[in-house]
Amino acid sequence: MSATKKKNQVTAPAPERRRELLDTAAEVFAAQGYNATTVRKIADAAGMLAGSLYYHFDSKESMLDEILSTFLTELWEGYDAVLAAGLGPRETIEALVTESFREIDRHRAAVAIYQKESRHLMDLPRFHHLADSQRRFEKAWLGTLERGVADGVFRGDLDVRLTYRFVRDTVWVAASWYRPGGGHSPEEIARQYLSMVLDGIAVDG
Amino acid sequence: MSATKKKNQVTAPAPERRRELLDTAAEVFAAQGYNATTVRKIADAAGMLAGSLYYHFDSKESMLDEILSTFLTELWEGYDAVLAAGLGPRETIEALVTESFREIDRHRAAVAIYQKESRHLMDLPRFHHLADSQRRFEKAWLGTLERGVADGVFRGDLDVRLTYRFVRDTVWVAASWYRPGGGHSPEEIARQYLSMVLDGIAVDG
Amino acid sequence: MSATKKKNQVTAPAPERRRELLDTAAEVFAAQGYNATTVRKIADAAGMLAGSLYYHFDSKESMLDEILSTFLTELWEGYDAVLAAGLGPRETIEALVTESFREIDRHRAAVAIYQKESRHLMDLPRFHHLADSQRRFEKAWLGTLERGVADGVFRGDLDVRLTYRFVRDTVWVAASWYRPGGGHSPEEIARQYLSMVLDGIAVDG
Amino acid sequence: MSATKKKNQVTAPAPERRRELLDTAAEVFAAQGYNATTVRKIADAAGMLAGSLYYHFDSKESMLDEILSTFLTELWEGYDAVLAAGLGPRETIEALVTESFREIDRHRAAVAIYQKESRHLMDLPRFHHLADSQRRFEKAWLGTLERGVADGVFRGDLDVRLTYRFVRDTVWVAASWYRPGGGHSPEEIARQYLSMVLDGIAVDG
DNA sequence: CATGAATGAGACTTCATTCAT
DNA sequence: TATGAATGAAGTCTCATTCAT
Repeated sequence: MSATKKKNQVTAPAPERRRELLDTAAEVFAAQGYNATTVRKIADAAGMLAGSLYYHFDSKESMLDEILSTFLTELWEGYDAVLAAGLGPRETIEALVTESFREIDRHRAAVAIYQKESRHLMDLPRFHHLADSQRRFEKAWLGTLERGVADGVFRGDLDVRLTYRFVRDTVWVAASWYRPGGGHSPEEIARQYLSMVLDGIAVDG
Repeated sequence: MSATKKKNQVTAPAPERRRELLDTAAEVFAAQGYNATTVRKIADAAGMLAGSLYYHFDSKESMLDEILSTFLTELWEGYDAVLAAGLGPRETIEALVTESFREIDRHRAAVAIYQKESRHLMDLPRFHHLADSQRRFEKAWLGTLERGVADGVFRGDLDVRLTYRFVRDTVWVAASWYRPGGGHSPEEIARQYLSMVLDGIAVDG
Repeated sequence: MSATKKKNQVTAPAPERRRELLDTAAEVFAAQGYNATTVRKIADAAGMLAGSLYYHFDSKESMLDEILSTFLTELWEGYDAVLAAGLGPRETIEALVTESFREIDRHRAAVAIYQKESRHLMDLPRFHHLADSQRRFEKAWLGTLERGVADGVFRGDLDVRLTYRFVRDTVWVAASWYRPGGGHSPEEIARQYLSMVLDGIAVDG
Repeated sequence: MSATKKKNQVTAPAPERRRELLDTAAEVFAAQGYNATTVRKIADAAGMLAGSLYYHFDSKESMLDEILSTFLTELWEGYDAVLAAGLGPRETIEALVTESFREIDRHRAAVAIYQKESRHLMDLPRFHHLADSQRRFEKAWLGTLERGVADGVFRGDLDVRLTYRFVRDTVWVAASWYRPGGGHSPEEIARQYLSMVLDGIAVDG
């Protein structure tokens, strides 16, 4: 599915165990918060003892790092494809929102963690890269919105920065309640969100 | 409710100091997260030693409780006034959004804490009241939206539950970046948000 | 006795507690080795719980650092006084050996720790200063020996470097068996050691 | 004694590999200290995984035991030969010192480990034999020195116990800096050490 | 009111050891 | 013989909390 899948010969090289454990950890981090999650809780959820996790990972922090990095890598693959497609501003926003909901669908836990923890994680040297990602992110969205205002497809009477935050938050907080396989596909949710964001919820418009 | 509990000391109350300390604590909780905040950090920010805080408060948890309860009490005063005013659905939504941004302005730290921590706090007996509040909250917003759809002032082609989450998230996440006194008054932000939520960001529509 | 004694007013400022605890820790480190010494053992010896030590010290390593640094600081005070006195090579060696036994008398535990642990501690960034000290040390002794050979007071038919190691080790390993108050004063031991080192143990010479 | 214990496996002995691994282990123990040496470090140095060592040895402790026992066995072979030769006190001392440097040359790592760890190892039941060895050792040296004083070949004005420690330490600490093949042969070092110990480093005397 | 010192529970982590393959 | 994965005990350290002064 993703770019990191490897062959599965005889005598399993088992990078899948890592991935399994990271998925488990991400789930617990998302549910309880990184700090409130003890290594023991992760181990319990994985059916092993706390110390055993250290055979696979250096530290609790490195698990978090790997979870977030994996997510961000995939996110940027998707975003970069969209941004390179040469679409108009409205179509770009539509594609970015759709891609975002797909990522939420794939990495729900990672996104939820990112939402809750990224702000104060950025203070730690190890997580400086989150700030870089954030800047690229802002540049992509804000630039597209500004292009849209210039092209006359987005309203010019609004504070663009406020609009940017509005759209950004609106999309990503969805990770806090979204459950994959729950009636709405990511594309369906994206379509409805886009409809609200672009045209509003009021009748007439 | 629990916000008015007194300490089991013999000496005088000292209400000012208490509020100062809670404001300090709320600021630190919001910046670093409740779990990552040590009592010592709060004490540092308040210019005292960790142990000294226990003259004023029973526990770290009781500080959190008092911070959130104070905020929710004021929030509901405002909401209840709006809901009792007998406005139409659109005007109700407008008034609730405006009131919400006023609360964010007044209790930024508390709102940010609430956003980040309420989900898992609800699991603790002491914070069950957060779930009650959440249910009342949902009832107020969802009910108003449904009334608006029935009245034909809000679009009927959208999933109303999704719309509820959209409006709710859209408003409250603002607490994560809002800084009082930063160019936009709460009323101005409310107006722009409402404009986006109701009419969309696209030209024409 | 040493340069760090402070006044003992009312409401003790208690830097003595630190010193007491460090003395206790040094004793245990010396007896069991740094790595084999658990923080709990130190705390037991001090009559408190393991965690309580962290009110006074940042870490087990910082205790070790402070123990060694205090010793080395005092050692160099003594050595520098000797080296600045403008004595002849033989008198300098005599004074250095005597001063060394005085330091062993005062800082037996620290010296024993230094002997056992300094070599591999130097690999840790925090303990790089031990290597500096070692170089100064070598310079002082080796230089004096070479001066003595040039002046004709020390034998020229020996490898000076070997002689340096011989004298150095000979003096400092004494810390591994020396017990203060055990019959011999440091000056008495110094005199006998010097007699052996300078004139040999064989009759005639 | 315990050095010849076999593993409880069914397969072949493999004596070479065993010795190689012990040499590797001894090197690491000497460099980092027994406690600070993890089984994983030994395995790394041997090019295998930590668990694999347990095919060859029962435990980390048994490796240490075998290293020290092998050394002590050989040491006593040499010492016993010297002591049985019926030499005079001075010649006995000379022969013991020379033999000691030969052992340091052959078992540098083991000697270094012995120096650093024997004191507190003696507390463990498994290593009580070190105390026996130490007592025999003291008897051999101290006895020879006393015989020499009685015969008038060693000075009688020195504390004989102090002299014993002086000679003993003087020889064995050399293991902490000696590197085989480094310019001086063990016999050459022995000759210089003996010259210093017997006749002193001062000219004339 | 506040400090200084301590407690005790529990967190993260390390490591010798085991064992199926 | 060796590997990969896990165990379980123990170690260092953190932190909310208490309490005499």
